[in-house]
Amino acid sequence: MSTQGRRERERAEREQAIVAAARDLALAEGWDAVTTRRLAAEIEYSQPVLYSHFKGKDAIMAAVAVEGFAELADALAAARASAASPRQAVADVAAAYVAFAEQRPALYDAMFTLAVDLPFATQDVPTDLVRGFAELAETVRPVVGDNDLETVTETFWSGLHGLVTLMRSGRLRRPGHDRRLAVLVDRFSR
Amino acid sequence: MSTQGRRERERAEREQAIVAAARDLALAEGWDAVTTRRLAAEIEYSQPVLYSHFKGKDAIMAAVAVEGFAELADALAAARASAASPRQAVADVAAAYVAFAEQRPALYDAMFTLAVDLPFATQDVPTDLVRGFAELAETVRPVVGDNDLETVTETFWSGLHGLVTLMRSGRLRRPGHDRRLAVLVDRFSR
DNA sequence: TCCGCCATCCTAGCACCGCTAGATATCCGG
DNA sequence: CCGGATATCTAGCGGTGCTAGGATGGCGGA
Repeated sequence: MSTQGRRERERAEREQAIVAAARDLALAEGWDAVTTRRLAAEIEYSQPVLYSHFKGKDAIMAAVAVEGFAELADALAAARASAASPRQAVADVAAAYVAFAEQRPALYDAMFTLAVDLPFATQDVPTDLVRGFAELAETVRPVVGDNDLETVTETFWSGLHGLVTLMRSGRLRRPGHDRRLAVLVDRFSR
Repeated sequence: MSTQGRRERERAEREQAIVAAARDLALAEGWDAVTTRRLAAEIEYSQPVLYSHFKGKDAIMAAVAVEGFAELADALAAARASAASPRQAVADVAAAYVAFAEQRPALYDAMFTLAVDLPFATQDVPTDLVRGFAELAETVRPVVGDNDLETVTETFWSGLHGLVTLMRSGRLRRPGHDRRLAVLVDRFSR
């Protein structure tokens, strides 16, 4: 009875250790360095243990991504809350979004460019992802004009995502980034 | 003398065959299906032959990407040329960009999300990439207002890229795409 | 207290990947 | 016709994600 409780607790802790190890390793050396063998060594278990917790490596990455959604939502909420005006909020939230992507590139990749098997368009989307999207929506609400709020939010999000990914993959040079961000914010603030 | 000429010609043909095989395979089954072994089988040579033409698999993907740049530039040029007005040109070019990405997803991936070792920010950027960017720039030139042309072009491009990648990875649902594109075009047309 | 069962975990291995060294075959010029 | 350079292949290395099957250790019942 109590032994079973302990077992389950230990199991949950180990699962969390796997996700944490994957996250740390990805942040430190990129996702290419995250192999099931290194992950197993990190948690001091053998490889097959990973597969008793997750369906595969993709599922581990998805779990890391879900944690990232919470962080991003928090960062956006903080930026919006501290903004002096609605227009300033758009700029601040945009800057917070880009800063998150730049400071945690591996996390951002797991959330938005890799790990396709996350439930997105289906039901049970990660709640923190919904929260982050809602922050974006509330930020742009005052400036949507006569457009649909959801549509504008998604488009604004796409602009941010495009800036982030193109710059990080070398397609856009680092200098000029601030000006591009300013243009995006300006075009979406009226 | 003439034998050497034939040798070089055959070699060039084989190199083109490698790129074509990689491209076809990627378009048909995605880049994951493009392995050096399958590629070698496709051109009816052994694996090491690939490495006498290209430094590695990434270089092959880069060659495919370069071909894609030419196609994209042509598509954008055609869309711009046939537009009735400057404002309509923005919409048409945007639609052409998205259509290209949707119809050749593997090609688009090689060009803009994978194959990082392409010369982008350095010198000798692929000329067709420059041409495509120039088409975008000429398209938005009438609507830049008092912003910098290059900055606006890059930002507009980012918006298109974000729409494309987020939708194709399932982060944005297919319906609503036209409205999002319309919002992007609208926000950049003034 | 001891035993047999059952869940847990690990060792070993599969099929595949990108890539390369060394052996082999082919073709050319003298 | 032969020697040598060139082109090509066979075989293999170290790595990947993932899994089957055997060892191990703690549990409940006699």
